Amino acid sequence: MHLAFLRDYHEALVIALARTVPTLERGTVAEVTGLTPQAVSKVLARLVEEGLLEPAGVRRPPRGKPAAVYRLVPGSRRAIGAHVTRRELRLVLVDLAGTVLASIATPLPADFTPDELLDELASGVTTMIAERQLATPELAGVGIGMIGPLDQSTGTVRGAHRLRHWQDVPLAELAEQRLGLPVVVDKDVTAGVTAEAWRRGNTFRDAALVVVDAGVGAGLWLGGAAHRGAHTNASEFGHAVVQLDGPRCACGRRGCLEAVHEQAPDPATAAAVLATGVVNLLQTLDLGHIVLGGADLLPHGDLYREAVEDAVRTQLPGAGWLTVNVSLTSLGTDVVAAGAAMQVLNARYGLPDPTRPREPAAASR
Amino acid sequence: MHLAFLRDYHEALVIALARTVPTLERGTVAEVTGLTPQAVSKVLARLVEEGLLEPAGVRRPPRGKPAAVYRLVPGSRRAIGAHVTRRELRLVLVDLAGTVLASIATPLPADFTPDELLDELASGVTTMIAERQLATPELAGVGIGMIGPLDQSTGTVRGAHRLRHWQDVPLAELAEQRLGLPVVVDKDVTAGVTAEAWRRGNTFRDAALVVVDAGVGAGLWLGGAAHRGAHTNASEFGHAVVQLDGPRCACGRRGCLEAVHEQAPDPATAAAVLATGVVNLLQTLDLGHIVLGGADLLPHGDLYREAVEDAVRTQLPGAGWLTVNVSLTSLGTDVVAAGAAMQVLNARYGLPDPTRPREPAAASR
DNA sequence: CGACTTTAGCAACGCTGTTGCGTTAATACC
DNA sequence: GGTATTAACGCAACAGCGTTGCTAAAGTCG
Repeated sequence: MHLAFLRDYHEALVIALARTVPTLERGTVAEVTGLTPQAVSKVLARLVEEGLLEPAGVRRPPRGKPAAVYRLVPGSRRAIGAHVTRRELRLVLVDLAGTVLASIATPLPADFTPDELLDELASGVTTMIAERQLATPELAGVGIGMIGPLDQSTGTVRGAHRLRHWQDVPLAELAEQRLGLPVVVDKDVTAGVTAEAWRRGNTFRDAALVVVDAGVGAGLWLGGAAHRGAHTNASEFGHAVVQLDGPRCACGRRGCLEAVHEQAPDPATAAAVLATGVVNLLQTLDLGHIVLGGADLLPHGDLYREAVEDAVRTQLPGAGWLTVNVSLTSLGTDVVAAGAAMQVLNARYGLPDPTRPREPAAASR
Repeated sequence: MHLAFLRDYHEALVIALARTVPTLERGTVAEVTGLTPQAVSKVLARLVEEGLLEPAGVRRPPRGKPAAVYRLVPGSRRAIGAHVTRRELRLVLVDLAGTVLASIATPLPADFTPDELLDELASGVTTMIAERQLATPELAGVGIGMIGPLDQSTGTVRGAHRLRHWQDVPLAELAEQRLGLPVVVDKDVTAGVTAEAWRRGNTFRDAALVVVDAGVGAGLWLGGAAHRGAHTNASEFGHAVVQLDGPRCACGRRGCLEAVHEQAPDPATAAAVLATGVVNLLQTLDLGHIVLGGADLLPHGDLYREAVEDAVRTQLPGAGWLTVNVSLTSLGTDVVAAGAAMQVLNARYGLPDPTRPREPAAASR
C-alpha cells in the first residue's frame, strides 16, 4: 500500500460528502473528515484540478473573511450501467451524483447466447455514447448487473439460472474486448444496493435491497461496502427456508421464502411472508435500512412497504432503539442498471480497498 | 487519518501473518504484503523493538547470504477475557498467538446485579494477575463477552434477556473504573467468532460461529471483520423464523429457529433443524466457514457437525465451487471468553479502522 | 480608521514507504 | 585458494502525504 492510499481515501471521503450535500466548505469538510483545514485545502485543490469539484461562490459569515464554497460537478464523470434479465437488457447512463440521465430497455431473444447479449450491449452502448457525445476521460466504464451465480472477482458467469448458454462465460473480459471500455460485472441485487448506497451517503452503512423479480433476492451493504461473500455468491435470500415442511422449491429444498411467497393466495399474504423474511434478515444482521424493489414488487409497492413496516414494529423486539428505515427504491426499475454503473464510479471514486491498489488515476495529467 | 494508519496497518498485517505461520522472513513478508523488502525491514525492526517479534536464527539458501528469520513472541502481550452467562463467569488468559493459557469458571448468583458481577470479575482478574505476575505493558486489557442486547460502541448493556437488574448498564465504563484496565464489551457470539478469526488468520474472511447455549446465535465475521450491524445487535440468528406456523417463541413470533430447535424430539432432529438454519445463512451471506460451538451443542458435537455438512452437501446448489468448511470450535467452552480477550488484542494489534484513530500506542517507548 | 474575527495559504517539517546502490556472507567455479 | 555469482541486507537520499507555524486577506464592529 502506497501513500496514494491516503490520498485516494481522503478524496473519496470528500466526493462522498459532495454527493450528499449541496455545497462544501473547507471548514465543514475538515470537521467531518477529521483532517486539518490545511489538508482539506490540498484535497479540494486536487479535486478542482481534476474537474470533479468547482467553486460555487463564497459564504459570508457574520464576521470575518468569506469562506470559499465548492460543489460537485455531477457531469464530470459518467458511467453506463446494464441490467440483464432473462427477457430484456436495460441500459442507463448515470453521473457522479447518482442521477440517472437516460434509460432504455430492449428485449432479448428467448434463451439468448453470450454473443447475442454482447451484440445488443455493444449496439446500445455505442448509440448512447454517440447520442450523448461521451468522451473517454469522462466516461468511466460500463457496469453489468446480471442474474447469478457468477464470480464477481473475475467477472465470470458460472451458469445463470434458466439460461442454457451461460456456463463459465468470462463476461467482463468479453465485454471489455467488445466495447474497449473497463467493465465490471456483479449480481443484480448487489449492484442494486450499490445504487442506493451511492445516493444516500455514509449514513447508509448496514442495509439490504430486497428485490422481487421472478425470484427473491437481497443485495447486502454491510459496514459501508457491498457484501459478496466467500464465493461472491451472497444474496440468495429467496432460498432461505421459512417453512420447514413447505412447498418444494426449484432449488430442491422445501419451503424457501421464494416458493412460499410465490404460492401466496393474494398480494397481501405474499407481502406478509416477505416481511417475515425481512425480519429474519434484521434479526441476523441488524440492518438500519431496508429498501424494496423489483418488477414484481413495485406494482404493489405501498402494500409491501406497509407490510414490512408493520412486521418491523410488531415482530422485532427492542422497539425503542432498533430503528429501521423502510422505503421503496427511488430508482424504480432502473435500480440494478444504475447500481452497476455506480459500481464503476465506486471503484474509481469510492473508498479504496486497502488490499488492492487502484489503477493509475486515469485522467490525472 | 494520519500516516500512523499506514504504519499500524502494515504492522498488523505482519503480526497477523506471524500468528499463522511458524517463522517469518523479509522476502516472504514482502511478497505477501506487497511492500518492498526495504519497507519490510523497517516494519520488522519496529516490531522487534516493541518486543512483539524476535530473531529466530537464519535460513541458509542454496547460495547467497543467509536470510534472517523472525518469529512471534506470543507471551509479549496478553489479555484477559470474560464470558458472562446467566449462571457463571468464565475468565481466560490468552496471548498474542491466541493460545488460552488459563481458564477458570465461577458461579454467579441467580439474577445477579451489576455490582455482584463486578465484584466477581474484579476478584477473578486480580487473582489471575497476581498468579501470573502480569505487568501493565504486557497486559493489554480485559474483554467481556455478554448476552445481549447491548451497545458495543459504548459498552452499555441495554437490557440482558432474563436478567432483571441490567437495564442500561454502562458495563465497560464501570469495569474500567473498577479494574483500572482498558475494557471492551461485546455480544458473546461476536466475541466468539473473533477468537476463531484471530487463530485462523486471513483465509477466514466470511464466517459464522453458530452457538447453541440456552438460545441459538451466530457471531458473524464478514469481509475480514466482525459484523455487528447498525445498532450492534446483529447475530440474533436464533430468532429467524423457519416455520411460519411453528411453535410460539419467547420473543413473541412463531417458529423461530430457536423455538423449533428446542422442541425437537431428539438431538438428531434438532441438529437437522439447525443445519437448515445454517444453510439459510449460507444462501444469504455465502460464508466460507461455519464453526459450531456452545455448551448445549458440543456434547453432541459430531452429530451436529455431520448434520451441517450433510445439509451443505445436499441442500446447497453449486456443489463444485461453493465450498464450505464446517468445523467444531477448537476452543470448546472457552471460545467466547477467549474471543473477548482477543478483541482487546485485535483493537491494538489487528487491522486498524480507518474511521477511528488508534490510541497512542501504549508501550512504544 | 483601527481592533477583531474568520478564513486562506505559503513554507518548513515529520513520518511513511521507495529507490539506488554499495555491502555482506555464503556457494560455485576454475 | 582466488574470483565470480548469488541472495539478502541496509545506508542514504528521495517523493508524497498530512501537520504545524505563521503571515496575509477580507470582512464586521465600534
